[in-house]
Amino acid sequence: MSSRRLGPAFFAAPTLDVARGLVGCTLVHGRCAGVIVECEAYTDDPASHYVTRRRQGRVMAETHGRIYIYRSYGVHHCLNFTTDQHGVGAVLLRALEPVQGLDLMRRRRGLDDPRALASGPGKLVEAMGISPRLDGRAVLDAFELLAPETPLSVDCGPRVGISRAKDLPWRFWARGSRFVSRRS
DNA sequence: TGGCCGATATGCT
DNA sequence: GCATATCGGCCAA
Repeated sequence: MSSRRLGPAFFAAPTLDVARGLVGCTLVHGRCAGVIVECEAYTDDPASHYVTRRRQGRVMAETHGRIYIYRSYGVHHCLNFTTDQHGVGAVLLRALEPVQGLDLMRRRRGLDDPRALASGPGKLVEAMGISPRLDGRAVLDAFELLAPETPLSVDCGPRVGISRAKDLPWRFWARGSRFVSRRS
């Protein structure tokens, strides 16, 4: 059990490796947990906050293994983990398959369907009860991350909702999962 | 200091 | 599939 637990060194790796490696891991926060079924990698590409939000995005270059939370479209918050000890990077968590604390997630989201609880970056933050105040903290201070028990197939494709660098296949998801924010 | 622009979610057609 | 609410971050002036 504890052998599945990821350590801080996990985040030191290149961003694409971290992103791919996060798919299938279980994210634990408080009484709730979910399997990460979708995430996206950002580095110093034109769609990255390292470029478009220079001040906020600096954390992508200066840290790894830290929480980066930003506000999106006024009302939603999105959760990232910074990566790559030698370079610029962060991974945006986009969807979870809820596995623990479903009732609490339902209450927070105000709906029942498990597939709608955390199938989007803003949704998962709300469902898991993740506070924006966690911004800047060490990932493993606020979360527990458990590696998958069995290997799984990970697919990749273009990232969602961006207008620049649309061609980069830096979105990663668990093959066949019905809990992703959208189907390829 | 003003104006533009989203790494979105939701509801309606 | 499409419109739109909503507001912080950013940069030009």
